[in-house]
Amino acid sequence: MQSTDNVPFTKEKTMSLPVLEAPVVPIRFAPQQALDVMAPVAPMKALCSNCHLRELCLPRGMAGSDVARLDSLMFARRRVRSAQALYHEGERFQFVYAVRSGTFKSSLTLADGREQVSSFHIAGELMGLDGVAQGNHASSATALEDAEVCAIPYAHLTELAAGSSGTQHLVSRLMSREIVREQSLMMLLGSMNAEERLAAFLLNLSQRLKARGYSASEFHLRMTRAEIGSYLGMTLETVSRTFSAFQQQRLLEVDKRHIRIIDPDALARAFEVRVH
Amino acid sequence: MQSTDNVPFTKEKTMSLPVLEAPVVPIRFAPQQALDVMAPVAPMKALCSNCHLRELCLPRGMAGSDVARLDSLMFARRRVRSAQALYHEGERFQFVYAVRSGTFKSSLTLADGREQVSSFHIAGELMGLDGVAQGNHASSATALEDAEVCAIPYAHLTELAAGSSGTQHLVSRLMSREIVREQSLMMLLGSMNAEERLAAFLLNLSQRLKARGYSASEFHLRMTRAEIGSYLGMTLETVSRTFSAFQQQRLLEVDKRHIRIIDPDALARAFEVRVH
DNA sequence: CGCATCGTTGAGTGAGCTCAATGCATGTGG
DNA sequence: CCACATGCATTGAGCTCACTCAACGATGCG
Repeated sequence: MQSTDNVPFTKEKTMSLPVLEAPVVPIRFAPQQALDVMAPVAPMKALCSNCHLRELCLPRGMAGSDVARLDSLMFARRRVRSAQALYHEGERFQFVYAVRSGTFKSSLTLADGREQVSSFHIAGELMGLDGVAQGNHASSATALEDAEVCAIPYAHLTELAAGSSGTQHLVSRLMSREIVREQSLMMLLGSMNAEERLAAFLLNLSQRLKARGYSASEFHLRMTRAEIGSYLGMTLETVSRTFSAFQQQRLLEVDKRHIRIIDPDALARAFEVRVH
Repeated sequence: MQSTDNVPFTKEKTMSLPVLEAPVVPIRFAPQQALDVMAPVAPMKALCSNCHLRELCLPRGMAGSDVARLDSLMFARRRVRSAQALYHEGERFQFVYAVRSGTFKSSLTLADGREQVSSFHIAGELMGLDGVAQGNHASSATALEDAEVCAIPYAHLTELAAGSSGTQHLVSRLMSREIVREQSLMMLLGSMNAEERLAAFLLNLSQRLKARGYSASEFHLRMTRAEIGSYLGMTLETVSRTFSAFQQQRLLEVDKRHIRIIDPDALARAFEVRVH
C-alpha cells in the first residue's frame, strides 16, 4: 500500500505547500494518473461565483456581495483517489469540504472495529461540519470513486461570517440542515423495515442526482451493498435481497450497481404509506 | 417506594422561584397547578451570569464579557406544564429554548400518525436548533413533567454573535454537538440490539444527571416505556422486557420508573464490547 | 366508581440475521 | 496466458430476536 503521501497530510495547503500536491502520483490505477500528470495541480484555486455548483453548494442563496467575499478566500481544490480518506475520525478539524465531483461516505469506527456509515455525499454537498463541536473530526470521509473537493478553511469562514450576517446565517443553516437530515435518518432507522429503508434511500439519492442534472430514474451506485447496509442499519445480504425483491415487483431494474427506477410512485408508496 | 420526590427535581433552588420549589411535592397533579396560579408569570427574566446552570448551558465556556452580553438580552422564562407542548413541528421558528428545570422530549409525527421521539432534554440543554434550517421547527417539544425554560430569541442571539466571535463559535459548536449527538444515536439504532440500546440510553442519562449534581446510580425516568421505545427504535414491550432482563441479571433495580443502577460497569460492557 | 393510562408478562410469528455456497469480475504473479 | 486470489453480489437454509396480539394488574383521574 503506498497510500504513503496522500491523505493524512495536506491540511496545511492553504498557501504554504502547493508543492506537496504536484506529484500527486499513484495510488491505485492508471487512467486517472495520466490525467493527473497533465493537470496543473499547482495552486488550483476555485471561485464560487462561477462554479457550476454554486446553486447547490455553499453559496446557495447568498447575496452577490457575499459570494464575492467567498471568492476572495480562493478555496484550494484537492483531488482524492477512490478509497482514499479525505480526513480521519479524530483528526484535527480545520477544513470543511465541499464536494466538486465524485462521491464520499462518512463513517465511524465502532468499538468492535466494524464500520458505521453515517452519510453519503455527492457534488455540491458539504462534509466535516461535525468537527466544529470538538475541534476534531467526529467521522472519517472516504472517497468512493476518484473525487475532487474544495477545502474551506473553517477559520476563514467564521471570519467572513463575523463581517456578514448573510454568511453567518448560511453557516448556521447548513448545520441545522444537517441536524434535520440526521433526524429523518433516525426516523428511518427507528421505524422502517428493510423495503422502506431501501426505497427511501433510493428516492433520496434519485432526487439529489436530479437536482444536479442527472437522471432521476437511472444511475450508478458508488457504494457497496455493505456500505448501503451499514447506512440503513441492515446486513448486506438483506440489501441484496431487497434489491431482488424490488426487481421482482417490477419497481426497479438492478444490475449490480446500475439501478433503473421503473416505478417511482410505487417505490414512494413503499414508505409513505407506513400504515402498519 | 414512594421514591417520589427525590432526585429528579430540585435543581432550581437558586434564588428565583423558591416558591415553586418549596413543597417539592409530587410532580404531576393538582398541587403544582395551584402554585401556578399564585406565580407572578409576568416578566420573569433570567440572567445567565448567576444561573446555577451556567456551566452546562448556553454560556458554557464563554468569556465573562460575552456572558454579560447574554445577560443584556434578559431571556424570558416560561413555564410549561406536563404534557404541554413548548412548540410544535412546523411552527415558525423564533426561539431556542434552554431547559431550566424539568424534562422534555422532541418528537416528530410520522406519516401514519405515530410519534417518533428524537431526543430527551434535561436541565441545561438546548432545544429548537433544528428550526434554523427552514425557519420552522422540524420537531415538537413536549414537557414530560412541569418544567421551566428560558426562551432565547434566535435573532438576538445571531445579532450578538455578529459582534462577538466567542458567541458565534459557541452557537456553531452547539449545533455541531447536536450533529455529533445524532450521529451516535444513528450508530445505536443501526447496529445495536435491544439490551445494548437500553444500556446506552441509561448510561447516557446517568452521566447527564451526574453532571447536574444528581445521583448517577439512582433516578426517576420521566418518560413512558413507549417514549423510550420510540427513541431507541423498539416497542414498549421490548423495553419493558429488557428492563426485567437487566433486573434479573442484577444490573439494575427497576420499580416502574424508578431506576437504580447496581452494576454500571457490566451495563457499560453490555454495549462497549459489541464484539458480536 | 369506571375509565384511561401505564407497565408487565406470555404465546406465537416472522423479518431479518448468521452462516455458507456459488458466480462473476478483476487483479496478480509465475 | 493461465492459475489463483480477492472483492462484490446473489441466493438458500435455518435460527433468533424482537414484533404483534392479548390478558392482566396497578395507579390516578373525572
